[in-house]
Amino acid sequence: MDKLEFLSDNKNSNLRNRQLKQQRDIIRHLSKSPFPLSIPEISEYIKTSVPTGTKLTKELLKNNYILAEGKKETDNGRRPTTYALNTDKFYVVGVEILEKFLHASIVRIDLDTVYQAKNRKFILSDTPECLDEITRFIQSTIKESGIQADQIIGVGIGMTGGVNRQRESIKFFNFDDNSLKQYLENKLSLPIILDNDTRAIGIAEQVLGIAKGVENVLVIKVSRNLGLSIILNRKTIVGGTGLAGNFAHIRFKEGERLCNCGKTGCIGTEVAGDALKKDLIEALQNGERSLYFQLDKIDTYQYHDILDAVLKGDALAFKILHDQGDKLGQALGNMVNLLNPDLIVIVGEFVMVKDFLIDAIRIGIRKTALLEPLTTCKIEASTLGRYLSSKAGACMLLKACDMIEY
Amino acid sequence: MDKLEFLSDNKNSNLRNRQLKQQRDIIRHLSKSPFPLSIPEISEYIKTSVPTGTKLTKELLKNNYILAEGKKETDNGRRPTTYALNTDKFYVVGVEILEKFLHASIVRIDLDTVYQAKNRKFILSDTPECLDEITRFIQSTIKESGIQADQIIGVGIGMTGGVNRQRESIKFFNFDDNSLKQYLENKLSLPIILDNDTRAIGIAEQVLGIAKGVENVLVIKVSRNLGLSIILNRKTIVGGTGLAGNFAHIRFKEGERLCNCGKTGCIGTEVAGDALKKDLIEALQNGERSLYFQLDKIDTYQYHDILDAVLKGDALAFKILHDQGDKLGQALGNMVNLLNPDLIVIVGEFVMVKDFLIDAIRIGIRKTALLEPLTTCKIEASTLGRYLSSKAGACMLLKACDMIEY
DNA sequence: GCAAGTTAGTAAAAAAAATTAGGAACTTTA
DNA sequence: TAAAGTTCCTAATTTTTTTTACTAACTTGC
Repeated sequence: MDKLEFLSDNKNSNLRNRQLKQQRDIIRHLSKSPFPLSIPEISEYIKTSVPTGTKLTKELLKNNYILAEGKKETDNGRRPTTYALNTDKFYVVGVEILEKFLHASIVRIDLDTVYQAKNRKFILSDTPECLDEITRFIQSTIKESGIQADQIIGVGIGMTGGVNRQRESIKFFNFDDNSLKQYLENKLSLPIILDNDTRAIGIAEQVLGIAKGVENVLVIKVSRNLGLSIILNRKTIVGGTGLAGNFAHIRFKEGERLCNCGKTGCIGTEVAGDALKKDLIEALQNGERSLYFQLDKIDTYQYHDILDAVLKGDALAFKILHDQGDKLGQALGNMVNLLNPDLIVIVGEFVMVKDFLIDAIRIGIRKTALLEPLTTCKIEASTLGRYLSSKAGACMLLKACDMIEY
Repeated sequence: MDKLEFLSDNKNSNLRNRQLKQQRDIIRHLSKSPFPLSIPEISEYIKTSVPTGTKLTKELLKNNYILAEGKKETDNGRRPTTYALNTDKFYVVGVEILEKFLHASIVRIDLDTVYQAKNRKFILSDTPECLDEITRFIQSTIKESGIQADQIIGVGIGMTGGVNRQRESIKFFNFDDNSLKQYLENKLSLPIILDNDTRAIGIAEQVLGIAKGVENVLVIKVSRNLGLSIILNRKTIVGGTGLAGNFAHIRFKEGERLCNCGKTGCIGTEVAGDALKKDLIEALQNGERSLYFQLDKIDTYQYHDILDAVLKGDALAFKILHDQGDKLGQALGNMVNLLNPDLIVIVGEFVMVKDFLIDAIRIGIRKTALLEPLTTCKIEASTLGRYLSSKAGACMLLKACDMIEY
């Protein structure tokens, strides 16, 4: 049997390609179905007669792509044999490339991680050596997992920094008219899907998290900086040149702090980790006091410490966080008016103070959002936890292959 | 030959349905193609062999859906007969329903208007009588045009006011568990596509206007009020409950005027026709002077008059307009950061002062937009003119049928 | 417990589509 | 102007698919 390729459909329409397309369709449908399917169900889905559906299914069975799962209990009539995906034949590689962290997972199609590897000594730089290091890391991860290359559908990569519309990194690894994507596709002989790490997390929230099954979602990342992944009609919005979702530089009122973009008033200067520390400094300079923070030790504090202090009951830390949540809520209220989302998901480090943050966001959002779009918009914090980004890459690939429901 | 239905594909997959689907595909392809096509080209497009493509094409020819257009000039080899759509077999009805205006056009598939009718005495109200009036208006327009019902693909309606996700008006005509859409589909026995009039205009800009072929567009309507149609990846964004694009209530800085939504600072209170008049009153009260306007005659002025004064060189009117453009630009800059559009199109009454307005918008937009997304974003005024909205409905229907390129 | 009803699956017949092969209609080159 | 090369198109052949008809495997009602 020919290899089943799930990205880049063969355009030629001869018999074998048509059959392969139908078999891929069967696999896709089985991968999305929560229960095994009978031949009549499969045939209906791929829009052929039962005899052809039978033939295609039997060939997939012979090649071990699918497994017979026994008879189905029905109310009447002869009971059909049902078939399910052989999950051991379909693996995906998920990769996370951050400034100082490299992480890869081998994930089964049902999203169970079977193997993973980290590199904490990694430092991202725009050099051929770094590109080589990434390539070798992925290669060795695959090798050590023991999974055969022909059982791998492809590689999904979530990467820090700007990614353009062609899913190629703007800043990194564009040597000799080649992009990271092209380079890796050649080296690994596997389809590659690359995107911004925030967008990858957005997809993971859609597939595994609370955004599952929701059509229109704003996934807002609050860590050191602000990030946003906009999902409309279940699709991630990329924009004309791949820069969509630049939430940090939205301005919604006058502001004093100078942003690294050269302007003032950007929401990114008012909300998130970096701003949190600035808020603390200003508060202490204004004479406000706290059990946990003193002005002369200011250089020893991380923004994490402020979040910790909130959990410990520090009134000043709470007040600062509350103000930020209020501002963030006001900015999000504008998004609600504009995009009418069904759900806003908070991800990132600030999730650790989610109850405090979301209450404050709710207060702020009412100041700007219209009543009608707001009543249908939920605000929730992610439940997925950290260290999931490489899995997010895998989700992204499976979604691109249309082998995953959401 | 069975009727070709272009909306709601028959799900049954027997032979005849498959053939009809292929024939619809041929029609769709011909409708989008700028030149007639040969049988080999058609066959390649519908992914069949040449003999089957020939058979399907010949049947369409026999039924007069398509016409032979003579031989094509080629570089070598036997010259193929080419086929084009018989535009006289495919008509669309476009309808515009406004507060005090009813307008319908019968449009050929190449978007030539063949007949149109207006009703200026119409007053929109949520009553069965009004619904009946609309129905009779559409029926009589079709009748008077002389076009046979079986030559009409469907009816596209652009309607004022909120329209939900199921493309049903929120405010109007929801009697007896029936919507306007359902009611008309029953009465006219034609497929109906309904949407908000601003979104319909957005689609018209995509199909006929300067947004043609552009992936990501913001169509901003500046008339008495502000309206926005967001087009991303060539699709109009509707939002979770159909309320997306509520640009008028975006807040981007503190404002004093009270909006009808109950808040202050909404951009709709600062920009567009109603705000223009308020700006004029305030300026005159502050002692500013103009050749064209006096405070004691303020009730006699329409916002149109202020736009006229701009064209006549009135410095005060210009200053007011310029301030509005600047503010609008600042708000749009946020949209640019967020959605990274390729193009912003200005539509609505303010197009009459487009040069003044766009210059001001450019100044404002630089205050908030990031450099990178702004460099790839054009700002232009619509060239389509007024009285096009019913044609916009037709565009919307053709787009929903996938019978139009953009 | 047996007939009647229902759904699965398959073998045979019929239909449709794809290949193959070759002629038609053209250009280019010698 | 004749031969070679190209593409279109169709007739004949082959392959594939659907349809039809039938058997298998089950439940339910009498």
